[in-house]
Amino acid sequence: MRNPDAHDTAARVVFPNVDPSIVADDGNDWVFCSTCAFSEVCLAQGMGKGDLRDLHLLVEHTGPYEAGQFIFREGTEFNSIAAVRAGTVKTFMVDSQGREQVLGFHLPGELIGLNAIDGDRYPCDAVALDTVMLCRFYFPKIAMLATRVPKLQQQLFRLMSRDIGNAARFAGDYSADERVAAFLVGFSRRLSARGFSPTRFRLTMSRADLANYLRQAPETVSRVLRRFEDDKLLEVRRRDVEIMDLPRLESMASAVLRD
Amino acid sequence: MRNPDAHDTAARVVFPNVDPSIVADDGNDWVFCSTCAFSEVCLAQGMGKGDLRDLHLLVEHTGPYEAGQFIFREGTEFNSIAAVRAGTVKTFMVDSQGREQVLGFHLPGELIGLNAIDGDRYPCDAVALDTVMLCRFYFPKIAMLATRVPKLQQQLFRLMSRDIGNAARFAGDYSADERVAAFLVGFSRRLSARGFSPTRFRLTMSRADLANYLRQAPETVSRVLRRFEDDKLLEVRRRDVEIMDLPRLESMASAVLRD
DNA sequence: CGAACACTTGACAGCCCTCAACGTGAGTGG
DNA sequence: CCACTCACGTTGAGGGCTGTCAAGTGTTCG
Repeated sequence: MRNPDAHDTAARVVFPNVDPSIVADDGNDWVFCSTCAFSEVCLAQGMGKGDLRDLHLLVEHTGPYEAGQFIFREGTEFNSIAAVRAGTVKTFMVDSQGREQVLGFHLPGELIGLNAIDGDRYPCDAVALDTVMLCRFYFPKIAMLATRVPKLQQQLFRLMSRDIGNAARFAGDYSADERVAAFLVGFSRRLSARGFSPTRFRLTMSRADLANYLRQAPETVSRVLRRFEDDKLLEVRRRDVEIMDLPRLESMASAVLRD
Repeated sequence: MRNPDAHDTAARVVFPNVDPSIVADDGNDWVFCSTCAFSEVCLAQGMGKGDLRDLHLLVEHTGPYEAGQFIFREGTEFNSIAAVRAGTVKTFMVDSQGREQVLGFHLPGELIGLNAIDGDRYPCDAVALDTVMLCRFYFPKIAMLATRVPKLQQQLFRLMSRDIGNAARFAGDYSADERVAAFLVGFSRRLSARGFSPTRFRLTMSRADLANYLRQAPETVSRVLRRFEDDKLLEVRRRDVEIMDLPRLESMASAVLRD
């Protein structure tokens, strides 16, 4: 089940200033860590030098995973969560009738595997959409460390709590336009928070995956994007997006994003 | 914003053997605790007597909340999570345009407030659908205790992880029939797990709330239930449900529930 | 007994999905 | 270097599911 769109990864960029591979600075571990989900803990003064070393000791840097490669599979034994270090990860479930349901797209600094803690087995698949680097944390160890480092425990609680909210984000009954707008604004903000341009970026997932995530037909996503382009909200060329009128897009998305 | 359907709470039951108020045994704290979300921890031999006493010490029994009463409101400061001890709690958000989105219905033994840990404020409202009793846990304290009792921490992780999955449960793109069937089967199983009949129960929420949760119009829920009744899958009388053909209902719900 | 409310039922319309055909870009092999 | 292939993406036509609007029924409570 290799992603047939893999070639897109190394594609020449259409827009200038758009880095083809979305990647946090991985030239230096410390710089990377500042964008990671645990940065608030790692860099907090409350965390002693020993604790910090312990956290770094239990990190296992893995990858690169090439586009289409599985990071973990539904049903396999859960043992670790992972922070995305570079690239994009898609998580999804396949129901009893073979229908796929995309759960989310995970950017650098975000965690995957938190929904697996409950059942001892991964409840979903995770696959790389482009070249992905990970920081793996063996869960029993990081949980153990969390009992010694309250700030780490608190951060884990917060991240899981956030995921509960994220999972419910698109659960509401919104129009196709609202969904697409909300996704674009959300994606823009997440990229922006990691230091990327909020207005020029590349969608690392196929239209089919995006549509699936938004509970729509791929054709609908296409049509909505076309309409947005006609309305001068943005410009789209394949997977490259440039947002021209972020405020208006945000107002369309406000119902979904609640702000 | 008092629930106008409150009178339904004390309504005479239509079906025999259906207890009007869904409530775990609260005649005895220990018996109740066996159905609570923390029972695995409390009753685990791994938890010392001292730890057990500490957990019970930081519990604050609150209630009763009458139908329509708020348990917490969106935007107010987060300070505690709570286990439902009796009754049903509805959690919901109101978007910028005033549209309500129901996040879930919480039965005895289930936790509410886990999605608030991240932001310091409750991101949603929680309201009693009937007479509700709670066990409140001041979060900083239970988190503190969790650092001393790894099993408690693990249980908190598991419960939050489970909520991530639950939030995504109905996120998929399913038909009206599949949604309603999945809700009924899920509700039945949750009741069953708490010792109630899996085939005869009372829906404690209005059609409007149920429809909202399932992302449908109330009329659609009505029509689906009517069709299920015509197909001999169940019998419905107002809010009382008797499931006549659970296997077939489960097969309709299998796509959503994934089993 | 009447008012209020929840729920049901029917008619109709609209959004979006399905199906189909076409366009486009990237990689391949001659 | 270019035709070819393949998959992704787009565009158009048509239909179905489900939402909306409206009226009717049943139940509770004053």
